[in-house]
Amino acid sequence: MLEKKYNAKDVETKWLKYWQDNNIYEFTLDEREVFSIDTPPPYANGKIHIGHIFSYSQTEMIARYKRLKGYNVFYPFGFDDNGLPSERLVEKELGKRASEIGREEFNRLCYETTDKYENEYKDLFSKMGVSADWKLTYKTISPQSIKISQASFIDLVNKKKAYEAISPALWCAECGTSIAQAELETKTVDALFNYLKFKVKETGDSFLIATTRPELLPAIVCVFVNPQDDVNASLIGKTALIPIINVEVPILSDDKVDKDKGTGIVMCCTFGDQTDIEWWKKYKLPLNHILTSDGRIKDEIKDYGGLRIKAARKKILEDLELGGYLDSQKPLTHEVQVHERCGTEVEYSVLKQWFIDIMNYKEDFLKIGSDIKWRPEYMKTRYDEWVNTLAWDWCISRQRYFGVPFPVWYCENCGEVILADIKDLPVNPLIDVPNIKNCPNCGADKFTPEKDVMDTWATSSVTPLINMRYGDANNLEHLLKPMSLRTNAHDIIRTWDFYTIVKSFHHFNEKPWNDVMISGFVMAAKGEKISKSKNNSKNDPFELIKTYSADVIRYLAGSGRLGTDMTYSEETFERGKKLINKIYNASKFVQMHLTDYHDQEFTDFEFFDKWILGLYQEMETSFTKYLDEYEVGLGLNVLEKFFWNFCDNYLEIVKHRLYRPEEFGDNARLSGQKTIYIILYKLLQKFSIYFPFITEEIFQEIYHTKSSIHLTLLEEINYNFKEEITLGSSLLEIISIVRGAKTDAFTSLKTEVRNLDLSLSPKLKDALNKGVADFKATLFITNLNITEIVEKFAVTKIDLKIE
RNA sequence: GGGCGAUUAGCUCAGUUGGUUAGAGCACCUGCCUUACAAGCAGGGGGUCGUAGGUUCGAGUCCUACAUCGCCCACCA
Repeated sequence: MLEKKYNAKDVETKWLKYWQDNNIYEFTLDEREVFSIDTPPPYANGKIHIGHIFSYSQTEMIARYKRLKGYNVFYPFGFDDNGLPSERLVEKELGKRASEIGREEFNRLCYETTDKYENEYKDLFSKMGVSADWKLTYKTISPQSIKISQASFIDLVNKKKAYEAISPALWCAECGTSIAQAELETKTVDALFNYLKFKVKETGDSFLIATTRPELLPAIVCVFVNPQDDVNASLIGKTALIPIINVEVPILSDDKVDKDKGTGIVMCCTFGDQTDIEWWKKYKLPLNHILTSDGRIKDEIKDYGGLRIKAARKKILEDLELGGYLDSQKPLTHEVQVHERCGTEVEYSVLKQWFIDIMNYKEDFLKIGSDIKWRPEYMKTRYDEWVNTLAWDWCISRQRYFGVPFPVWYCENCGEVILADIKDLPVNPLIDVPNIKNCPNCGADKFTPEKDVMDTWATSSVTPLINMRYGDANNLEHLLKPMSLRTNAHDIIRTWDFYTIVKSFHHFNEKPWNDVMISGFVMAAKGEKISKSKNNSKNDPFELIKTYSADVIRYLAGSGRLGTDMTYSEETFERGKKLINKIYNASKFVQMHLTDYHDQEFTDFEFFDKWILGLYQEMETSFTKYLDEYEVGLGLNVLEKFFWNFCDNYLEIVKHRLYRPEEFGDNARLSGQKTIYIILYKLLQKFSIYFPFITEEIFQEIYHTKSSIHLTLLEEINYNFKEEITLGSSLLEIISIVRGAKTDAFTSLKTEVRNLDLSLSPKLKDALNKGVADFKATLFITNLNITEIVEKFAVTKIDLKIE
């Protein structure tokens, strides 16, 4: 029998071990249809908080739902560990830079650190009841993942979808690496608009240019004016004399210049922003790059060489002022692009890097996006918008250490790219050598390795390939191409979702998954993200599990709407706690009345049994509809609502005949037993999606028809009790009125009703006659007098026996 | 500046093809130890559904405009 009080801690530990020992969630190939989930591999970089649990639990619930629906669920868990976030974590923990530690030792430390955090994450997710098959766990830095990432790269090179180029790229001087557009964030900063005086060589006139970046003056290559600009158009074609550095540059015209911004005249440097790059390409301007990789002015620049960007800005402003070139300054608040990992304002560098061609395939990406079912649907708009606004090919080179190495060497003589052989993967070009002796182009026999590593997204975008064991003899391509479902929060649509689509398109010309499910965030307070820097993650997840139990924490995840952020609240936990307690108590009650019951065919239901079965069926229909749309929260909503009605009304009605068959008859009791047997079983199954622990405990105690409730199958009931639902609900209204009268009289609900006079419609009268024994018992009625009316019903007299 | 979402009770949120008195939990008030549960039960107060128009026999739900908040993107000379 179930214990009097539910002990979540012991029960959760017990079943966790049971599931592990019995491989309950193991994925083995059989005749069932596969439902595969491309689970986001969390970045195990120490910032574990309740937000992680939220989104992963929602995914987890889908895995459970699909399992109960009879699918063979492929649900792996992975960890994303390579790349800049891990490196920065290690640098922070050590208080040293990677360059000071040395490549090999630094990588070793990265492995060690990510291992540590991954184990912690795995422990947490296990405790939360995540039903992944942990045997399928992968790491994006494992040899197998490196092999697949490299194979993916080689495939793209061979298909001419990846190329190397010396090209301007976004550059983070803090991290010392180029970065991708997707890694940018915007930040509002206060700056100064400096109005600088320039001279026109031909006429000797002067004009003003407003700039926030005067330190880029030495990088100036020309000046632009809008041809429609009545005031300044006369400058076009002339030559500008640059103050301080005394060089001459042409004054050109371009429509992109905004007449109304600043003075309407722009200096074009290589490079201050993206428009500069556009113009540089469009007008084939000279390259005059003055920044070093660590954010200084190059040594060869007179007067400013060696200075950091901000120091150079200060100095050049002083010099400009001294020389009388600084006309005025205006404060300006504007948005700048910063690197999301460190918050540093981005610069531009010009390096040889590897790119993946995305600019030529925007239409294809949009088309694939349309073939995918996005949930919620409006999240597709974000994807479309992102694709439409792409401005760069995807730069995947990172001048860092802890990442997937490019399987590439270059001929020292002619620069020819030498790719590794697929069969040799994974390779580390710094250690391994190419398997050809001579350069196929020039015959030279000396090669230099590529030192850069790949962008973290270049490797996490191959998670479907990792899952299907791309390139292996025993691969699962036939099952996982495409995968059924991708899940993640809305922040990485533009990165993880987009890049995965890019890879899938380039490799297979196919979508990577059928459906995408986008969850929201847990916010610390209204409109405030949980972040480690703000230290506003209220509670450590491990502590929360100890305080409330995993089932209760999962209730929070089960309460959200897809794609919608929710605010963290203790109240939600309290509510979950109550629900779980109620499930336990109701189950205790049911178990008590089923000790002599063996499940059997039964159709001769009592009126109120038909009523609750009808209501259950209605709930089941909408529950299924929600879950099929991945709306786990809305599903729980209707489930919970039904459950409280089942407890507070139905169980209160049926208990009398369950206790006293001698008064009500054996058939009436059997009808009640069958009803509570069916409904509790089916409720437990549905609740097991959200609360895997307590439902297992109860299932094993009362039903144990399988080795685990999580291996049972959801089967929908199919009765036709529509009329009973309507009539029963009216009778419940009458019950509520009579209960209210008792409450108003300050008396117990057990108080006898000596006389109850009701006026009922013929249909309702008929219904009440069918359930009259239950009705009278529930309200403790001695005499019931019914008259017929045309309207639905009226309670005409309640005569309470009050001592 | 463009796009998307939100705006319903004091608070947190449901309300899926437009349909009778708009729901739940928390909080508040009043009762009740009722053979599952006092971590409970019964009942109650509290809402011009952001504003203004429109479509309709009928609008929280559809349309238009506006406001406020949030997010994504762009602007960054």
